[in-house]
Amino acid sequence: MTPPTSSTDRYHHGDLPNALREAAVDVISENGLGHFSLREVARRAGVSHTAPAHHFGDVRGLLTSLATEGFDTLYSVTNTAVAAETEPAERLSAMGEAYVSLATEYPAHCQVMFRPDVIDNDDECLAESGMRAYGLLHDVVRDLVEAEGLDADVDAAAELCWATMQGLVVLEPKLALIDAREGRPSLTTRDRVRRLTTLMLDGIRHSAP
Amino acid sequence: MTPPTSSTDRYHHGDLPNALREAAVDVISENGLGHFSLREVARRAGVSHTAPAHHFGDVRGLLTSLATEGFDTLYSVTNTAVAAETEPAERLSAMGEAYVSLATEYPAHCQVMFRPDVIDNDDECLAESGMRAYGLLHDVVRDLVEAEGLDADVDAAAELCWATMQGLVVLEPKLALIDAREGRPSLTTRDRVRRLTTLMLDGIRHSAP
DNA sequence: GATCTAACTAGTCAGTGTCAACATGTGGGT
DNA sequence: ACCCACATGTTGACACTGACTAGTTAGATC
Repeated sequence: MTPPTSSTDRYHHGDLPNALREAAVDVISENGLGHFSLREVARRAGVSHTAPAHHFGDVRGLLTSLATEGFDTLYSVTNTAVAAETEPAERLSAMGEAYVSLATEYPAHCQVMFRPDVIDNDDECLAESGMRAYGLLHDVVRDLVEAEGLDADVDAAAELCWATMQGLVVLEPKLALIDAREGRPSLTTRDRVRRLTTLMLDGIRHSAP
Repeated sequence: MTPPTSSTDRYHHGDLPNALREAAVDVISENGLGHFSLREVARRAGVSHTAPAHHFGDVRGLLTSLATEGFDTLYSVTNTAVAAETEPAERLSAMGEAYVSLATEYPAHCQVMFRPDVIDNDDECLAESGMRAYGLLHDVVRDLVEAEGLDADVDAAAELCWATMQGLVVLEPKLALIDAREGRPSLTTRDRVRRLTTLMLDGIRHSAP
């Protein structure tokens, strides 16, 4: 049994994998993925520097687990965003906003999800979580195309949505910097998402087959 | 004077900064940015492990220099791509293809360019090179909007182009993996670029003000 | 030709990831 | 109730890393 003691002063932690993931998120958020340290993670979780190995193998295993968690929450937030709307186009817009919100709320996860050099791309759990998240996007785009009787290629349209939002996430700092250098007030991320979503939708709606 | 001796066995290298950048590119290409090592770079350039510091300060300085070089070549390749076309829409398409080609030909540079955690974002040279590259895109989009008498917002349209192509670059490995898992043959990167460019152009052309 | 300085080296330090060897409890079978 | 296998943790060691200080070399300037 695990009594409600603080679970940090015990020899067996109780839920070390989660504690390590949380600590890893903190480290990445503070130092950036470029200055990630497994020992620092262990330190913050209050365990020895080799404890993580028993759960994740090596640092790549821990980051892969983080990436999987990222795709899972991506599926989760986009799914609830989609459920809140009925109109297909509105669903797609809501999905885009949810995607970008995720990137600002969980930056550490999102830094890891698309970094094939630091995660295990052959990991089965990772692939499944990723596929499920993408599958949802694909479904929503398909619904839109069918509902409005469009000629757009569903695969291409889904790719466009994903690529654009992902690009926005990566480029956001640079775009803000450009606005600053050109002397104009910087748009909020939300406004950028809306602008791009509108343009994207126009493209999908008017695409020839 | 620097006679045509092999310049590697001399005490003074001759052009160490460039040699270090090239070695850094090799290391990143082979190991990924996540397993970058300044000492390894110095080793490949045939100098001691502290030599890079005299030219770049620290590892961040070297990577910042690499990012700047990346934006410079981005400007260069997009500029020649644009010059080869006359039609504004064709220019924009050519630019997109050049952008993605750059990412496949110079992956190391492109990995660094949008990683604010490992470069010095306040570096003036970096900012200037980035602005010049973006300025070219902005000009091409403006020409398109003016030439075709469109209502599209130039800033938004340029952002869409950049974000989509950048997203495609980042997502490419995942997209190929998805195709593989769904059993269909994977598209070439070039084909993906064409598909997305077509969709984007449709969006820009049919956008309301 | 003396000297000044940029370019480079050598040695050191704390910190890192991973491995091997050892310690600790938890749970299952008898 | 006991015992033991094994998951979970620890300590120590190793080669490696980035950065610092101090010293060396050679090209440029006067």
